Amino acid sequence: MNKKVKNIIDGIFPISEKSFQEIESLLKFETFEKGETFIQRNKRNEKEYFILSGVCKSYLISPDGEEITISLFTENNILSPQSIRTSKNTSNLNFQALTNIELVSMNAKEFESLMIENIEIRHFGNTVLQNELISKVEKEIGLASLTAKERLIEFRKKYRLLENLIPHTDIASYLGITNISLSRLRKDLMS
Amino acid sequence: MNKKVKNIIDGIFPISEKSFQEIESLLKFETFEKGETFIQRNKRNEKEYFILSGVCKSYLISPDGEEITISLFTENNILSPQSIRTSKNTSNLNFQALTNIELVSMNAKEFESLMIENIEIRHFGNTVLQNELISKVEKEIGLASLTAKERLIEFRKKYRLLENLIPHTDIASYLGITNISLSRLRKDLMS
DNA sequence: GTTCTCCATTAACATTTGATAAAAAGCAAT
DNA sequence: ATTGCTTTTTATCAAATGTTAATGGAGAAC
Repeated sequence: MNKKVKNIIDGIFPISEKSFQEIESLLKFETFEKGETFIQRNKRNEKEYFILSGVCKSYLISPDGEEITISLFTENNILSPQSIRTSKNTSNLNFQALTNIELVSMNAKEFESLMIENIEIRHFGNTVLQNELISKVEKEIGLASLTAKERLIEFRKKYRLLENLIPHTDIASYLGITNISLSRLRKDLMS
Repeated sequence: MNKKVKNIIDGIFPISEKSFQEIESLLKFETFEKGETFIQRNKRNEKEYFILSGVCKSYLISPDGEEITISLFTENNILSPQSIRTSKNTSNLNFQALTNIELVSMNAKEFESLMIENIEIRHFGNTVLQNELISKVEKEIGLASLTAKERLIEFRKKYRLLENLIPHTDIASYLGITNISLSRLRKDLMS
């Protein structure tokens, strides 16, 4: 299992065997079932997460009670470490499993201690856990300026297999349209 | 001038006199004129910024050559420290002054050194320079799920004075609509 | 198998937004 | 004041999206 984590990490930011062993000691394996909300907005959260398998979403509840899907997270990705912890160590967002998922978690405080002691891990932390996330978030903002059809096309490029794996309602919410509109676009793009 | 910076910092995250003096030694005062693009995408950038006065925007150029306004930044705010630096120390976004602006900049590398030595500054750095930004970005993503009219209403709440201060074209781009549509909404909201 | 429920699709109509073009208003330079 | 430039508004029409309601299909529970 940790070998897989090592591969994920190396894919984003190569790290020495020695530094990885220090991180490895903090890792904890977790699983959640489809539909389970495993991080709740305004609740304490002191962990960082890697996704080993499955799909999950982050979401908010709008003023009129609707779920708004903010981001989608798939296998081999880091789950918004900073965005899930505000200055009060609480989460900004809810996170829900859209399929059964396997995660690896890591205590954030302990990781910070490692960052102080080890310059390579510090660099890793700054690079991976912050910048990768932010560029993801910014790309998603950039999407907002496209038309719904263009956004669906981009979604398909980015998340090839997801369209048949998770509820269309979530995809529609992620794209910022109704599921009826999504259905129309899907039909339109078939021809 | 640095007194103002101290006040801005204290407003977000109170910091001791001693720690502030360490930061203070890194501060540099800068001004840019209306219309000036002072940070360019894919160009090296090793600074963090505070805005002392004025308004600026971050933007991208879309595939068809259009400017897309991603974020607006006003007086007394921190200018996306992490988002302006990727892992390669280059900027993800362009930043342009919408009015004449006064900034205080700080070398990021030097600031990181301070963070290593001083636990209070480290805490400040983690809290302010990362989380505040990310919650801003997330709020802006949340906006995407509203209708254009609702987004304009939210914009007015958040940036009370801005509507008469910066080009409507930028506001429209920020809201994800055309300036013609913005004009219609403005008329609509008057009655 | 039957029923139930949830989800996706389709249809019809209303509303919103975009595109284009033209007019009006603001603003700077002279 | 006048000219020229840019921004904002207005109008008209086309396209995209939302709303509501009805239909069809897949899977779960019985």
